[in-house]
Amino acid sequence: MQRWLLKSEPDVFSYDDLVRVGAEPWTGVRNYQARNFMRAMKQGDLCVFYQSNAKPNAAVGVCSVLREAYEDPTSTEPGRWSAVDVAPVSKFVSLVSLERLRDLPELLACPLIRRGNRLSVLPLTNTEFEAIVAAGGLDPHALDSVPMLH
DNA sequence: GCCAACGTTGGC
DNA sequence: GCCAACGTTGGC
Repeated sequence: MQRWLLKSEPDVFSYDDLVRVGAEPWTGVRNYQARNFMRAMKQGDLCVFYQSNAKPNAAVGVCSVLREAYEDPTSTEPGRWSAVDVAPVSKFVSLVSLERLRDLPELLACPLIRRGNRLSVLPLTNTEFEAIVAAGGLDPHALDSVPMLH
């Protein structure tokens, strides 16, 4: 199973919003690389939910891919952009700030912590995913067996 | 609010 | 196909 990271600005849509609504179309991505990653997502894939332009910028929980890529309903250009649906899995016990993410040795190669990284959807290795989830106070392997708790 | 880092667009 | 101008993202 592939792991991913999704960025969102909490002023626009936060993890708590996702918990509130239960499922959400992930629309509006207008970057080809990010779009291609979304098209590669499989139902049940787990994603770290990262909040940018936030106080603090931080990974805050885990969500899963509920519905694989389909035409982005917010796009006026047919066939060009894609959306997926995501659902909350579990909020972190404690958020993992960007500052702490930078301190995780497992993330040294992850584009997330590079200044100027503008990718809003990016793949994570298992090692990266587990390091972030563990730093958030969850057991990464418990997520495997119970993909839809919350 | 500033600005660095990029991706995209469009003129040539 | 190059590249300058422009727009956007996102950390600070």
